[in-house]
Amino acid sequence: MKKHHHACKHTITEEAARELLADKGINRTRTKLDILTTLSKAHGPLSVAEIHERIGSDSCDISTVFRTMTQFTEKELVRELNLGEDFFRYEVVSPEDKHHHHHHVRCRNCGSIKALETCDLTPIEKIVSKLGFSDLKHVLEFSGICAKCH
Amino acid sequence: MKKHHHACKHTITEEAARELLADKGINRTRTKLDILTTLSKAHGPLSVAEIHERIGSDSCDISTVFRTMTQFTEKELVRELNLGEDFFRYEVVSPEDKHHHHHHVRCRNCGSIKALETCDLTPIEKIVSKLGFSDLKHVLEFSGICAKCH
DNA sequence: TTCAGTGCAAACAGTTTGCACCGAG
DNA sequence: CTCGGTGCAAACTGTTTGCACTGAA
Repeated sequence: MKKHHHACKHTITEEAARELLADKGINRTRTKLDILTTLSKAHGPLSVAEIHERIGSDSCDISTVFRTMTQFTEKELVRELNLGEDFFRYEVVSPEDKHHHHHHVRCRNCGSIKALETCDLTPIEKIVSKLGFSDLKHVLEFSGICAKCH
Repeated sequence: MKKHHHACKHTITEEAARELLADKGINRTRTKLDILTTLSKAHGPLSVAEIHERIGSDSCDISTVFRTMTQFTEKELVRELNLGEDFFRYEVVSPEDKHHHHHHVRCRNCGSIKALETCDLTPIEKIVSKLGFSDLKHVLEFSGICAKCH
């Protein structure tokens, strides 16, 4: 039987969160569990400030959130995104997602963020390779005005 | 007869710089002329700190460089770039260049930057449009290891 | 005389770090 | 007892801003 709730489809239970942390050899503290489930419930990538706010800004210090995000990123539990803002956002790297590189569109009006399923830059990357660059990475993020705000 | 010098092909003379500023209704002060010619001589987009250093860090305050870059950007004399670093870079918008949208590759080892002449994201942009977003903009920057560093 | 341009210092935001403490293993 | 996790405060970086001064038009 399918579960119905308001959270996004990638929401994970505390149980699953415990497992993910254990797999990566990260201690399962209240704060880390909260951060991970909060991120998975979110409908888009969150900034450190947003995470801190959502888990209850008095439940832990914001520096702890920063430290946790660094740790999660290193352990590839989350992905750090530069969406052209002056801070980073983070999203969980779900297992299926792991090798599924993707990008985002952000509404310049309401700030809502949607993920894009595709990313075919091979033609451009070929050109870059011809310039002599190897081990290519890229940042590609879109912004626009979403349907609601239009 | 062609001129030969070490500067990049987009280098402009102080004379040309004066004209550019005048066209935009910007006062031609020593500092602004220096910033503009320095940017044009550069072999890639510069950060505020780099500009400040190159015009002689004691020749003006760094806040002046920030203010000038804001003004230049508003007047579309320069373009502000987010190359995934934690600061912006700026490059002159040469007249031919004006409507010529382009991107960059940055070497993660030596920091050298090359411009890419192409930018064909239409297939991806179509997908984004279908998600209901209009008035699209994007950030696309590559990084890799350049031939020299490899 | 007027006002844009500037220097200087303080204020900011996001992020990092040193240090002391504490609690789970 | 040990050590990772944490709070707290200070430090840092890139950037912005308020204020007073000054020099060119």
